[in-house]
Amino acid sequence: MSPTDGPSPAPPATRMPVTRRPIERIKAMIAEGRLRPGDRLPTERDLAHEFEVSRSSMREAVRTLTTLGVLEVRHGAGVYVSSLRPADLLETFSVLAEISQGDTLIEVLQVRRMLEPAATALAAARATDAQLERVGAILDRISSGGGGRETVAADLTFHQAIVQITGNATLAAINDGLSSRTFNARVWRGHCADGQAARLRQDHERIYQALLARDPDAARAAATMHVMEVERWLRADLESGSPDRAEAG
Amino acid sequence: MSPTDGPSPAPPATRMPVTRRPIERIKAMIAEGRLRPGDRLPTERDLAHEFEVSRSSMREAVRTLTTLGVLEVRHGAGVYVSSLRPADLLETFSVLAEISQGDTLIEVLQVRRMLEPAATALAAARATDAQLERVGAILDRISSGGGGRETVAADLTFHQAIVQITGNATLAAINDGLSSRTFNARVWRGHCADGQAARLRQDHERIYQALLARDPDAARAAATMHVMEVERWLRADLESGSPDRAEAG
DNA sequence: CGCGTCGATTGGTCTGATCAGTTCGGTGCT
DNA sequence: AGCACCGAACTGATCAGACCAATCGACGCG
Repeated sequence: MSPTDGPSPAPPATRMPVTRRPIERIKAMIAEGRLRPGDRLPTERDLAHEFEVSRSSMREAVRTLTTLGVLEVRHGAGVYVSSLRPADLLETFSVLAEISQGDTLIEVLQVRRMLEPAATALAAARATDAQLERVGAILDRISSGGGGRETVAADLTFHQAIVQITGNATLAAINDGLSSRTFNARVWRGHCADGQAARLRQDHERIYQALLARDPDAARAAATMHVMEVERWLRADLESGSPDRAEAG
Repeated sequence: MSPTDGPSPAPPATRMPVTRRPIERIKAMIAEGRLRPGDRLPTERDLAHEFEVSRSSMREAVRTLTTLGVLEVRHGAGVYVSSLRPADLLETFSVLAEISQGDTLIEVLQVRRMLEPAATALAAARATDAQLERVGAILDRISSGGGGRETVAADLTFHQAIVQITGNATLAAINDGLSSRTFNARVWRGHCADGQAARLRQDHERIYQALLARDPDAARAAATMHVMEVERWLRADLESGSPDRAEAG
């Protein structure tokens, strides 16, 4: 409002776009705890008036914060602060695996090679019987799938379930983002074509056995082997085949 | 509009919001390689006409894709496909460290505990003399800073430079996202208050020595120790102090 | 008391105008 | 000819106001 508005007295800021002001203000209010998860914000019209911008600009600000996973809009009901859980804030992550090609996919796998072994080891140390049972059930679903999209989905679920056991939601969200559906679909198709589906199945079995034994070292090793196997295949695929193709549906 | 508009003509898709169509179409075009990094898109007005939406909706779509790091807008010049490098696509990541509180901060550090040791080990194996020299220079800047915001910035740069040596841009982008300025500022304030700045300095020195020796194992161990030290302090801070406070600029 | 209807609230979309940077070609001076 | 300057055309940024669509709650009927 007044020129003495800010805690930062010097507003030397290069005149920022109008739309950005509401974004920063709202983000700050959340960071400071003045807005808490689930809180309802004023209507877009009121917000626009409060921040002295048009409704269009306010809408763009809200949309930005929605994309970032900070806000949540319900048509006809209002704008709310999201749960602010990592899964919300990291949803945007998936675009990386969604549109990345070539080298970046290799990089993604290298990161997974750092995360999944550590996560699997942690899971081995913490897993409850019920959690292990669930993982086992998913494993069955992979085998019985026969290579279709169900198998791909089950494969994803398998790894997600393991990471979830660690109890670290941030880790789980990051790992989810690094594993996209289309990405895994390519790997499975490649393996099936090469007749190496058995190899993947063996990897999964080893990981599962390590979890059952609650052996972190074995779990780490098994997970490392698995990711490396996928990475090895992807490298071969990128060299030989078309690096830009993506699978539909 | 017309009565034949239809409950669902053929596409089973649950009628998606109008704004979403351009988003998905453009994302698909990029994933398929029909739009490449740096390509210029038609004007917002033309795009709106092409996708049969109003310009407002088209703008919201563009803004969403901009927030995701897929597009880039230059006022007066046009809309362009971003470089699609991981650093672009993962920029949104920082909001996590920016507004997370309490438990999530611990989770973030746990993830860093998985990534930084592996990254530092990799860096030790790959670093060139020039890269090591740069890291050494940054280290000097931390020591000479005296605990001010310059020191904090140098601390961040130190870790970023190391991760950058791995050559994995995706890893670097993720790690950047997990290390926020305000977060590190809190840690430094805490350590200075406790008179333990020397401890951090020692950690950094150890990491640097391991890199110089090109010893991956030592680098991994040193990095692990460092992150654990930070985690230890954070845990104490969260228990004793106010868990929601954030430092300004 | 239960439930459906209808109206007020609120986000979603559209239209068209105007403001603000960018780009590029023309103009005129040297 | 070469170069600096300037302005018109282009393009995104912002605004204003209207109307559509989903939601929620109060009112009234059975």
